[in-house]
Amino acid sequence: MSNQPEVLTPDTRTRILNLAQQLLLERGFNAFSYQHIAKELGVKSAAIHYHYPTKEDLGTAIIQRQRKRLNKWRGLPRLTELQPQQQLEALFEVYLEHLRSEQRVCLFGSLAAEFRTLPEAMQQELRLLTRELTEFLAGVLEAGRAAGTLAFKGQPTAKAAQVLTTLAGALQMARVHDERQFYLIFEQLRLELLPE
Amino acid sequence: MSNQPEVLTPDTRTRILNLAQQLLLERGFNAFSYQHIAKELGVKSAAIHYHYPTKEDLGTAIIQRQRKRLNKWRGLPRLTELQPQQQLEALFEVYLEHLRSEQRVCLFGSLAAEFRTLPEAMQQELRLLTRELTEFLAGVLEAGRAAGTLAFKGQPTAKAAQVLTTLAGALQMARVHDERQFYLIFEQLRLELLPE
DNA sequence: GTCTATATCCGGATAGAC
DNA sequence: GTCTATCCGGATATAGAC
Repeated sequence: MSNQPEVLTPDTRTRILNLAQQLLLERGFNAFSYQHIAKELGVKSAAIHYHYPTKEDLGTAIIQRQRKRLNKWRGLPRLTELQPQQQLEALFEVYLEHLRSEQRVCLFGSLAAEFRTLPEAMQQELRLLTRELTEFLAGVLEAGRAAGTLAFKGQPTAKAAQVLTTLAGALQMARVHDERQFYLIFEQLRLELLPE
Repeated sequence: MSNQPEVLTPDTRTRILNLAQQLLLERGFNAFSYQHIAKELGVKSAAIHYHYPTKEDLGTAIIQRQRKRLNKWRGLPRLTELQPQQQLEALFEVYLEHLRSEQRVCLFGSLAAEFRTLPEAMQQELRLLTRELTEFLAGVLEAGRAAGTLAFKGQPTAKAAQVLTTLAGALQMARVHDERQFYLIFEQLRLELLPE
């Protein structure tokens, strides 16, 4: 789930997508514009429309790319060979990276509030993304509990949904207050899941 | 923390505030307009500007009112006389009402994503609101653990922050998926806090 | 306190030249 | 692929009549 498969100077199309995602996570979908992207990129907004005709196309592409990254990432041998609690740590690391970059919010946390104002295609993609992520985490939790290295009550699916919404909410808290608030919640999560 | 202190036909100023809050929770701050309120209210948008000159005024008033409601509510004898775990249930009830109304999101969950695009005054008020709410819940949790009726590890403040972000996130989940997702998370929370 | 009318600006989007 | 130029709609906000 790294953020730049391209190492240096990606093509315009990709640079647009990168910047759009950054703006989306910083300001929300309704509060960023083609002009913002154009200005930062040093081109005119008509050029953006050439690559992504409508804002719906652009928004949908952002979520789709994230889904692809997730599904590639979760199949990587480097990940699947890890123990469940290490896989969980690897997932945590993704959220910590969100926090460290000035974005401080995940896609779900950015789009959920405005959800009803989003184009249908974006709503669909976001539903798929969260479903896939929950599914993945539920598997990790279940395996971890079976191995005795993770502890929680109830069903893996319920716990996975709870953990993910907590992480999304914690990033939002960091944005409203500061990093400390995130770590407070984050450490509480770990305290409960990784006993010893 | 009831939502209509006025029983019937509140004055225009209040009806504007009610409607604006509803729209804010449904669409987010950047995606609702004076025209939306005006149309639904059967007046012209200039009339809204008479009561709330700028959108910043309007948004700030919404959060301030919610803070007043919270602080009045948490001082009510009807609440303070309850046992801690009943106070917690009363708080849960507020979120369940959010879910039942078609709003399905709390103020924090609605504003956090767009936070950096909000006027300064609104940011301040939202920080105060979440601080006061966390403070209140931390007290309830601490008392409940002392009484042996609530169970959790770690510090009350950390647990309070975690519970609140989880509830906010769970409402967002309900919006993106459906009610079932909320209840899944909600019951997981209760399972962990209210053991027996 | 609400109206009409209007100013101003910015957003998404398209046409056609280069 | 990117530009200039332009259309259109919608948003916040104000002035002044009633």
